[in-house]
Amino acid sequence: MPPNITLKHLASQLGLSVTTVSRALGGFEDVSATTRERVQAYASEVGYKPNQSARRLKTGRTSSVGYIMNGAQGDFRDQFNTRLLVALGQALHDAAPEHDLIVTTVPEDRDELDTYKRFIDGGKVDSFVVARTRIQDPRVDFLLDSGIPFVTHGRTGRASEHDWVDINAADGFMRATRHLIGLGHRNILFLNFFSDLYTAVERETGYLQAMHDAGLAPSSRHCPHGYASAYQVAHEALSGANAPTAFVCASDIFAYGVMEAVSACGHTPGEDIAIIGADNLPPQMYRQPSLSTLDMSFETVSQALIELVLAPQDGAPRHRCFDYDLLLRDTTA
Amino acid sequence: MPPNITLKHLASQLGLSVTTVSRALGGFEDVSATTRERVQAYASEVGYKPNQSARRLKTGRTSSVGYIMNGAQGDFRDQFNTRLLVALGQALHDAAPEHDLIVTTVPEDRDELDTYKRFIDGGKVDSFVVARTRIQDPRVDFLLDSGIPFVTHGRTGRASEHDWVDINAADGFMRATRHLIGLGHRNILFLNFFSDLYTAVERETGYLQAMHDAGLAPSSRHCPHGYASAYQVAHEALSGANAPTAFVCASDIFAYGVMEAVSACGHTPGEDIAIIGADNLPPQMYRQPSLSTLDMSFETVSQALIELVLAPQDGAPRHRCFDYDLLLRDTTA
DNA sequence: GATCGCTTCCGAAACGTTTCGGGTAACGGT
DNA sequence: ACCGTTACCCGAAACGTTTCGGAAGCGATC
Repeated sequence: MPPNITLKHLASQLGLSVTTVSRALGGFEDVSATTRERVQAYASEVGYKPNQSARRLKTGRTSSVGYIMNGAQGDFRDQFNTRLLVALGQALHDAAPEHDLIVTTVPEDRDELDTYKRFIDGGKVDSFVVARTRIQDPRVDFLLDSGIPFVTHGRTGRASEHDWVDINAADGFMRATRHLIGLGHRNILFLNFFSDLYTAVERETGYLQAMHDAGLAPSSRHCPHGYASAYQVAHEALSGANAPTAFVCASDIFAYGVMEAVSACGHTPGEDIAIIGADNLPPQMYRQPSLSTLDMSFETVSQALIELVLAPQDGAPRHRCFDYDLLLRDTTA
Repeated sequence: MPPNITLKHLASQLGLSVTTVSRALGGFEDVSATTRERVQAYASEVGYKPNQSARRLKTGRTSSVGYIMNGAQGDFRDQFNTRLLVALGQALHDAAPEHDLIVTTVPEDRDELDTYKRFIDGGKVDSFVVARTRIQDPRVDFLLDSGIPFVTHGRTGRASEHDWVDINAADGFMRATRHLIGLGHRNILFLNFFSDLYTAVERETGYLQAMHDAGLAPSSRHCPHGYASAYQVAHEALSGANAPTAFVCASDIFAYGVMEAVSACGHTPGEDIAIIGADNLPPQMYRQPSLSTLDMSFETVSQALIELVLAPQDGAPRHRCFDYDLLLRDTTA
């Protein structure tokens, strides 16, 4: 390990002061264009890397953003956290290579807010990305109180008070439901998350709207245990009287459970029973037929999250909302 | 945000010098026991948190460990990285709460080593955890060259030169295979990763040993595309002449593909065809019958990784090797 | 009574950066 | 000849910590 190159080094080599070198690299106007270029050229030539600790100490900023994974207590049926993590990491690297993503999982037996507190008190990060927001979200309450910048993935009950990035789920699910209605389905069952998630309400709203517009009777069920619940709910519904001919699912995970139930009941997904999922999750298992789904790339959402989180502002909270694409595949043939 | 409490603060309140306060908190012997306790009591009373940036600047250590996720190009059929990440985060938090886990994913189109280089040059971390080691592993070559401490999860061709934590896969797969032989199976097919992974060779070694000891003819196949490959391989094998009656799989992912193929061929896993997987992955889908598997908790492995990575040593490389548990469930009834 | 050693404390420098408050020189206008 | 302005540059302080090299006090030893 060679001793790292410092500003002092550069200054002495270039015959300038440390101040000037620092300001030249910072791109300030009070250093002549010629020396600025000379400094920058020399710095990149010798591969100068500013010492982050020194910079952080001086400026008080940490240039790292925190992502605290929740719902990680073995619940890997839901790939949401991982997908987002990967996309966030890449977006951050692309937008600001010198920034770090500091990731932690919440110990099962401890309070999630303690972890946020620890990060803030320890000065580990200067902003957070918060995912899977609930309508009443204690994390948002806590972060708003603490004053540290953050951006949520998903709205909350206090959406007007903080930055957020979200997907227009109401619109997406309305279109999905309408498409099924257009195919001739009249009895369409909606499988949802628990409604403490903000997006769960959004999703159901879209479904209800489409059903209402068509003069059809809506019917929703919750799936507390992911795939298994969805299987069970679908199996019951298909075995009972007045069985649905189509399913709209708040998550692809549910949709896969439904597909299995549909097969188990002697039907064929996409032929006599239609299914639409959401979030275009890569199927854990190879699946035939392929699942129609609502798609919004994690990359796009993550880029927006990173953009907002890197440039916190005091003004009015900022919002980004993206539309789902309806991907029609085998299960809505 | 209250201005943070500093050593200077404490010193003036306690009527001591900054030096003494620092050394008292550090637990040094050259400060009397009474003042040491007095200082520590007061510090924790007012909630003093040392400024990490200052500490890092002074000591040159970053108190953070890097984990660079590879194979993250959408390959989420394999939950390995995530499971390990979660367990590492928890283990690190338990062992050293003031340490950070800095996580990055490698952009698909870029060289993984560049990311390591960036982390090292940027002084972002002072050690690495490296997972999914290959026999010829360029990351290990690079890190050994650079001199930065690291611990691998899994051995490599240069295992004698670096710290590692691993699972005794040869032994585990030997026991798994022997168990199938004990059940009366004679034609046992082994489904493996590609053999550039160190553990792939280990796994196959155990299988071959057991088959050889029993005087049986071994037969191995690779599954380049996870679940789908395993399904295909198993389907072919079961349809051909001399069909196997049991499968040993290097990963649960493969085992699930085999289960589906077994069902598709009109057999029942656990009744006429036996299957053993590995790593006890939480099934993405609810599965009946339940899969027999080799199990080693990610928590145990992660704790060992963190223990080694937090205390780098110049001496001889250190090793930890854990044994698999053979969990017998429905598919080996 | 000078010296030594031990315990307990402290001053000051240093880590590498940013930034405030000048400072110097050149130049044009009066 | 003087002043004001502008363009460019620099010294020094500061961020909060760790640590080196003492120093003061004090009892024991020769």
